[in-house]
Amino acid sequence: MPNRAVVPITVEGLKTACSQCNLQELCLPYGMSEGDINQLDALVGARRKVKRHQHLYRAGDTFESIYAVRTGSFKTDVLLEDGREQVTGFQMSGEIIGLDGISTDAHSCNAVALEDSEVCVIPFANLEEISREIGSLQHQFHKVMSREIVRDHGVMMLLGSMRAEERLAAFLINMSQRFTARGFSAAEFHLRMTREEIGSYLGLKLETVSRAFSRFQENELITVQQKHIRIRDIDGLKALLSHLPNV
Amino acid sequence: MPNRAVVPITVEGLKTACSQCNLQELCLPYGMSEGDINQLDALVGARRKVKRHQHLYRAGDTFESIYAVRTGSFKTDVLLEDGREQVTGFQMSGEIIGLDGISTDAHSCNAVALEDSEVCVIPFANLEEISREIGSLQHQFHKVMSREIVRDHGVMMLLGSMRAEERLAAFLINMSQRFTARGFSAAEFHLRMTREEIGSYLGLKLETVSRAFSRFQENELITVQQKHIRIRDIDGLKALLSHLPNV
DNA sequence: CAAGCGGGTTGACGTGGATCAAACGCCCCA
DNA sequence: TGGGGCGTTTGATCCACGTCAACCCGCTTG
Repeated sequence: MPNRAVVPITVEGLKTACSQCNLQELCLPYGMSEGDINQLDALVGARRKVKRHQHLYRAGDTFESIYAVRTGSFKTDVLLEDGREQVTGFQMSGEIIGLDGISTDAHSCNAVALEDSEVCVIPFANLEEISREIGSLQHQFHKVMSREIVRDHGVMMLLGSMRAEERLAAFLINMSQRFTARGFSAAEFHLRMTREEIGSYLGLKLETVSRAFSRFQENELITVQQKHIRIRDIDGLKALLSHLPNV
Repeated sequence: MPNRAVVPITVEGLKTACSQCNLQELCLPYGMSEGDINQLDALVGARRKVKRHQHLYRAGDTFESIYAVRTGSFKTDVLLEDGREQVTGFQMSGEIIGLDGISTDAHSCNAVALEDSEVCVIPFANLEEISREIGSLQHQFHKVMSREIVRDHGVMMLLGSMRAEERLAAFLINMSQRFTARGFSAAEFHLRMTREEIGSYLGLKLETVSRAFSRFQENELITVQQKHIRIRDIDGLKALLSHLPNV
């Protein structure tokens, strides 16, 4: 019987410690007291490395843990029977993946590494138990879930009501903000995903994404060289979102 | 100073009891033991009636409670500065509204009654406190949040990757299932929302929704009379979703 | 170093759904 | 009971984005 464990995903027995982690401010411990954070060190079971293009989990896998991205980045997607893919999100360091699995004890989407990455494995039963003791952890976890819901509503707005260039502008602004929150440049960054993945996320074809990038470059809003993006006029991008189409 | 309390939203001091409620199986108490459910009777503060077209809450309102729909139904939506609306969901009896507010302590969307309705008000601090004591409640609440995330992913799939008739078919199938779960007919029901609201939810214009309804009727999949829908061929509708466009 | 290939760009053309417009029917209210 | 208005249907036309196709670029691999 073919064994999925053959693929080189390594589960490292490393003891991990939220209290030592520089991603505290972005992750589950956010807003907790120093004392409470120390109690979290029992929470994270292990780290796990996931190589580029490998699955962290697949739709249908039984759900046991959620994951905090330590390094690298991921996409999550859902597939239709006929092969159509919808990318539901891109996740960067400090962000939580796997919340989709709680509802049915099985994951409902796929999580794939966009680059060589590492996650903290958080056994969910463990999290529920500890959060029954630490109210601030409980509350922060609820905020993380709620934030995911609000984010999804934003994507629904984007997919349901915006035109192509508005969608791409919203995407770039969002990426810029998230890089900023991680101490990287707000104006210059490297996209880890392909045009096709961006397109899937934004409900567009890759050609449309490419054309919109080119248009933005013509209008001196950004500079594009393959996956490298430099934002030259963030206000110009924001203006694409906030005013009436023909004003 | 104009006072919003003037509008006839009534907060009734009625003592409510999850243990007596016939929506248990759809709502937060789902899966809990009888003993645990009795403990919930302290959870729900009061009921609140909301008349058709009135807001249960608005984007920006401070968050204090989530709500369980007792009777009637709601829509939630987000608005763009220029007035564009995206309906993010329709909620029926037993379903929970307001989870968007947890993340920032303020609501990020609007909740509007589609008909005269009534909700159970669940003070959120209260819920967190009790769920620290009752593990099964904690877990069920997490499932409710996760289910919302999974549902949102489904809508993203729909908005990002499906064509108009597929979207409407998915919508009708979903409505049918939810009516069934509530003991109503799977084949015949009354839509409480307008074509425009359906369109906003599905990322389509109302004319497109109307035309798709007419097409379904021509093809003998359904019968439409205004808001009254009768499903004549559920498998035909499902087939619209699951096969390749040109097979 | 050449060949192959995945990813990206660009152009020409087609089309699904948007837009604009008219008319209808149900329902509420005077 | 009759008028008005909102919601809906339907038709004609338009256009943003999809589709198809060619080509380019940078990397990998033999």
